[in-house]
Amino acid sequence: MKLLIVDDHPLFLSGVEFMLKKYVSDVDVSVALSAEQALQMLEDSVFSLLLLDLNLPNMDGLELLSAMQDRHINLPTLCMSADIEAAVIKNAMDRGASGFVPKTHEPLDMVRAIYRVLAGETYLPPEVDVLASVGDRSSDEQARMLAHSHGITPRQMAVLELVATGMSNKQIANELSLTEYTIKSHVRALFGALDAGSRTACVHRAQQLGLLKSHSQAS
Amino acid sequence: MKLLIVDDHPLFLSGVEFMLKKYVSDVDVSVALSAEQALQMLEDSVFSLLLLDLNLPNMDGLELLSAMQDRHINLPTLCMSADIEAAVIKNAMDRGASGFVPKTHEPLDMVRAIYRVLAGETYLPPEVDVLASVGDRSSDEQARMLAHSHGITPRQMAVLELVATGMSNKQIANELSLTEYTIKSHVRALFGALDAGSRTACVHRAQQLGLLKSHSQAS
DNA sequence: GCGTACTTCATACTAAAGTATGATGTTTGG
DNA sequence: CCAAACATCATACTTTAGTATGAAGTACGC
Repeated sequence: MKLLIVDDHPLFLSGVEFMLKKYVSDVDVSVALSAEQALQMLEDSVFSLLLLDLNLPNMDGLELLSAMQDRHINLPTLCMSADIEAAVIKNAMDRGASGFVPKTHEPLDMVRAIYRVLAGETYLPPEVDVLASVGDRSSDEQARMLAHSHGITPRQMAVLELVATGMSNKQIANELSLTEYTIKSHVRALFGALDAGSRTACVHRAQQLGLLKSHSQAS
Repeated sequence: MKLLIVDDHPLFLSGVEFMLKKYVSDVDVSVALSAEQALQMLEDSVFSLLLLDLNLPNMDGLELLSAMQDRHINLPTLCMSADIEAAVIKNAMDRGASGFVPKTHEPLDMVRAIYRVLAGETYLPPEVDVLASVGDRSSDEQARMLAHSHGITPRQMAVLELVATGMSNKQIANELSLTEYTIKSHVRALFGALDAGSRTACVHRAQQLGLLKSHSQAS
């Protein structure tokens, strides 16, 4: 598991790193001390999880989240902060974060949060009641927004899901009561949106971006 | 997340169910009181995780694991038992289990174990030193054995992995320094082994069977 | 109302994938 | 040592996928 931690506090950074290496197997931990540095690293290589402190010097964590969205860098992101303000947490979730852990919590909570986020779920501390406003959005609208951020329309998403099951254009056309031409049209649009050159590459890319539920994920 | 718990002890069963619903979001818990019943349920519907007590009346947990292998039912399986015998745990792991939690451990350990297993990793209690004998096998030989059980050869597996990334036959041929004819030959063999009619269906099937690491899994 | 985005359908063509079949080395287990 | 499984390459053919382009109807916001 390739992981990037962003925090301007070196002591906390090494603490988290140590804890992770102790409780999680196969971790490859990279660190960034600023949002700018993190953004650079996210563009250069591929990570499977981002641990982000929201209180950073210049550009703060929330801005980094937005910057990632602009650049279509999609990644399960777990935010951290010392203070628990519902507004900030909600803000972070709205900008695409997958979860939040207060820095004050015990280490194992973070491990738990990491695994939940990796599994495609969200994690929020129990004492926060943002749940009501964010929880509803979780599976449906969240997916729609994520897709939208890549320029994928609802109809294209429906086609993509069927493509991912291995169906041919003709089968999909039949399933959706459309013509094969229409399916080709949507598939082609998906190729453009996901920068793919074949349906298999398209599905692979979509899975990487978290657009598709993969088999072992929660449903 | 659709989950099946197998245990002959109703009290323990409901305890686990309650704990799961408390700590894990979106759980759909099914229960089975015997291995026979569990096997039936596994054949009837699709689960994303199996929680298996190893001490069952007639057919015991280990036998169920073997029965699942015979029927090509592949599922992340977390075993539980009251006593921690290294031999039993190793036996279970050899039969395809993904992890083990002692029943005596605190609830949160089980939650942690579940998320690790869902993420494609293994979970073993710290006090067990089966790690040495099982840890090595984890990613390499385990995958090879699983593939073999579906009649897939190592070479075919290598091709499958590249197919899953979206590469064309020609690209794969180039990558492996072979001709396109050879790749077609392997791909065709994979179709037969996985009962698929197209490369996309083939990849989808392989992911279902756990033959391929999906995007969010540990690497 | 009018542009903009979405959906649908269409033609015509090229490239790639998939099917069928078979031949020839190379390992490997009994 | 020899059969059996694996891996490689090959020809010839059919089907599907992918490319390019455009048109027409629907829906929605300003």
